[in-house]
Amino acid sequence: MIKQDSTYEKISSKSDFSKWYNDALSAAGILDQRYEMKGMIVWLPYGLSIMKSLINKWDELFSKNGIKEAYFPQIVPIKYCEINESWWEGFKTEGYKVIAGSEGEIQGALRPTGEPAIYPMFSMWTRSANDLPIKIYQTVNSFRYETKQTRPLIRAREITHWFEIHTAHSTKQEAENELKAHLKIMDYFYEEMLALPIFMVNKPIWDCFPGSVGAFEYYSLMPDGKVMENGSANNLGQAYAKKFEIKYKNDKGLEEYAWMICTGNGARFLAAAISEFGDDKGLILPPRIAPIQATIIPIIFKGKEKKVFEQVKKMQKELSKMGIKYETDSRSISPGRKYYDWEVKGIPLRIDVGPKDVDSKKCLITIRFSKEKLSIKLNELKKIKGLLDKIHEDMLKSSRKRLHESIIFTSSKKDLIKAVDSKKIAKVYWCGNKDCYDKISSLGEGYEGFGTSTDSKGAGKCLNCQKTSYEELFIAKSY
RNA sequence: GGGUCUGUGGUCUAGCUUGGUUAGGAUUCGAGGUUUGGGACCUUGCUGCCCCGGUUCAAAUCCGGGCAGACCCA
Repeated sequence: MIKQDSTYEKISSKSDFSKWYNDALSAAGILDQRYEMKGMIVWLPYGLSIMKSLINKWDELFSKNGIKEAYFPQIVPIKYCEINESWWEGFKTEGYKVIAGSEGEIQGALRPTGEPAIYPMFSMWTRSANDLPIKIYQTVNSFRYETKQTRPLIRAREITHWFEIHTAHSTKQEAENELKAHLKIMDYFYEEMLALPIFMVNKPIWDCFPGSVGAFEYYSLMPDGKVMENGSANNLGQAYAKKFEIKYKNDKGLEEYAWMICTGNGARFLAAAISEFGDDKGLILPPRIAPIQATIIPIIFKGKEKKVFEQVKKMQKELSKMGIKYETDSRSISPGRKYYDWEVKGIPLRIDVGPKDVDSKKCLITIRFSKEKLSIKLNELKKIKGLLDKIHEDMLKSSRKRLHESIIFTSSKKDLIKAVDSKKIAKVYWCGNKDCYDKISSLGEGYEGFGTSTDSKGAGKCLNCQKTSYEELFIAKSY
C-alpha cells in the first residue's frame, strides 16, 4: 500500500455535503488539495487509478466506434483562437495566456477547449469527400481562469482527464447518426460503469454554440439537491465548418461545408459517482470502476498466524483466477483500523479471514454498499463474481430511485418554488418561448432552467403564458 | 462581478478581544515493546504561528497588501 494514500483523517458527516466532499476525497486518497494554486489539485495514485479505469473504458468504446485518439498541442496560437470571436470573447478574460522568454512575449493561450487547436487542422485535412468522416478524440487537460469558487473535479482551473470527441462528416444524416452513437456511449458510462441514472436534457438553442443545430446535456443530481452538468453532446451543424473553413469538394466539384459533432466529459463522471453513493464513512465505489474490488483482511491472533495466512493464500489464488482485483492488508494493526481504512476508500467487498473462519472453512464478506454480511464457504468463492454484479445493480436501482423521486411535476409557480426549495427538480410545461423560459428560470434565487425533457411529450399549459405547450422544462439550483 | 468570514506541526484545535515566560492539547507520523473479530495500550522521538511589509523595546496576537480556502448574493 502506498503511504500517501492513507491519511487517517476523520471526515465530516455527509449532511454537510460541501465539507464531506472535500474531506472524503482527501481521506480516501483520491487527491491532495493542498497544492497552493487555486483550482488545481494533485491526483494521488489511488484516485488516478479510478480515473484510469474510466479512461481505459472510454478508450475501448471509442475505438470500437471507429473514433481514434489523437493529440493536439496545449498551447493554441492566438490567431486560431480569434477565428471564433464569440468563443474567444469568453476566454480572453477567463483564459490563461502563455508568455515565454525574458521579454515576456505572449506565445498563445492554454487550451480552454480543444476546438481552436483542432478545427484549423481539420480544415487542412479536408479536401474531398474521401477525407471524411474524420473521427478523433483526445484525453487532455484544459485550463480556465475561473473566478468563481472552485471545487475539485467539479470546477477547476486545470480540468484534468477530459475527453473531447470531434467528428466531421459529409452529410447531415451521417453526423446525426454519429451523435446517436455518442449518446449510446454516454449512456453506457452512466448505467454500466457508474451505476448512475441517465438524465439527459435538450439544451435550448440559445444556450448552444452559436449557429449550431442543438445539444444534449447530461446532468447529475447532487446530494445537496443541486444539479451538475455532466457531459454534453453537440450537433454543431455547419456552424464551425463555416468559421474554420472545413470544406470538401462534392461529386459535382462544388465546395461544401462539413457537418460536425462534438462530445465531451471527464472527471465529473467520478465526482457524480462519489457524491451519489458515499456515506459518513467515506466513499462507496461502484464495483466496475473500483480499482480494488475486494480487500482481504487477515485477523491475526498470536500463535494462529500460520493457519490464517494459509487460508489467505488459497483465497488470493481463487480471486486471481476469477479476475477479481483485490488487495491483502497484512499490516500488524488492529482489524478495526483496517476496516476504516478500506471503507473510506470505498472498496465494494471486505473479506475477513480469522481463526474462526479457518476452523469453519468459511470467510466473512461485508458489502460496503448495503452493509450486508455474508458467510461464504471456501468452495463457493465463485459467488463473489456474481455478487459484484448484484452490487452494481443494487446501486443503479438506488440512484435511479433517488432521481425519479426528485423530479416533481408542477403546474403552478407556487408548487415550483416549493419543489426547488425542498431540493427537488421541478418539471413544468413550457411553450418554447425564450421569454417564458427566462421568467420561469428566475422564479427563485439561484434557480436555473437547465433544459427540456427528451421523452415523448403530452400537451399542457406553459407555466408562464398559459399557451398550449409540448415541451417540459426542468428547473433546479445548479452547480 | 459584489459582499462576509477564515488561515497556528501532516490533520483538528487552544491562545488573539487587552502585544510580553519555553505557543498548550488531541490525533497522525518514526522507533521500541505488549497486542489484534470495529479506529488497542505503554515508553520515547520529530515536526508549527500562510507570505511580504508596517507599528512597537517587543507581534501568532494590532494595521496594510498578497496568496489560499469557506460561505452568501448577482
